[in-house]
Amino acid sequence: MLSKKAQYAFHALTYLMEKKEEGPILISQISKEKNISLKFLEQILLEMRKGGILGSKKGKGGGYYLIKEPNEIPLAKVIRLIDGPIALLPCVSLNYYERCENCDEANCGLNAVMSEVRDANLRILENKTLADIAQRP
Amino acid sequence: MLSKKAQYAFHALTYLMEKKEEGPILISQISKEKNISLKFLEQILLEMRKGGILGSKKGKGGGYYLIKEPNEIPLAKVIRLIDGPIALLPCVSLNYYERCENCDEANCGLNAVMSEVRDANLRILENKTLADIAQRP
DNA sequence: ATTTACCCTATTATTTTAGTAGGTTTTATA
DNA sequence: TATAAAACCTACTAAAATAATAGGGTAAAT
Repeated sequence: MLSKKAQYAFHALTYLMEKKEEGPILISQISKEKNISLKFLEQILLEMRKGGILGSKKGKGGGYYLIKEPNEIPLAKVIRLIDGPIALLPCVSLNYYERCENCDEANCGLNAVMSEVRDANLRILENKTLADIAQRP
Repeated sequence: MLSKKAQYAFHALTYLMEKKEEGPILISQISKEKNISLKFLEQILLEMRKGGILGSKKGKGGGYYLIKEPNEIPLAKVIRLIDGPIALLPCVSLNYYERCENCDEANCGLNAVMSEVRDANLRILENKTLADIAQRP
């Protein structure tokens, strides 16, 4: 399951997409509109800025904004940034790999299936982008 | 990510498959062979028995054993039993569905993508069974 | 009757998640 | 240049989930 944090991240990004012609958007505005605790949201947006998904501007007239086109931000990027691994096991994770103790990965059946699951997930999550989760008409 | 509990469950099941001609297998034997805390494993095996995956026999000569053929137990069944939902969001879960607040699911782009992810996962996890994770030759 | 081995529930410790708090820095603008 | 607005940053706390331990209860074989 995605954490609340990741869900909030997606809500915030959706909002920023909708408002992307309006320049920097206040944290407080997103917080209010999307019903997310302001301080918690603050951390989330900060992480996304540091992760290269958002830009920000300080001071009066400041706020957060997308620094790329929505179709350039794969959902996998957001999930990895906020929640970490997408794979179901550390030993099949591409970005957060950890070796399996007591298991010869090359001959492990579970490893093989879980690799397949990971690939199926990534085929979707690497190709679907923020543009795909924008509100339908 | 799968929990340790689910990983232990798979290890135990793999072991039980290997030994399936030998009648009931002791918890303590699995615990030793697979390096899993005995008491923790006890709970896990009990859950799987209650979940209809394993059978057990008490007293001398007792132990745990598979009550179905390995190819009749989909991995999804084990995961759901031990860890719960496979979906990434409650609002797209088939077995643990929870309605989404502040969101019209029919028109939610995230819901649509996450449904697709769930389907991709289930296509694999409902069709691959314990037989598929048995040790390769 | 006794031993073996699973059954069951409760408790504890650790880690992760979720959320709060409060001061710091930057920037626009009056 | 003072002031207010807004993001920045770090630390802390509370709650929940995970992982593990503990210990007596129950059934079955001999």
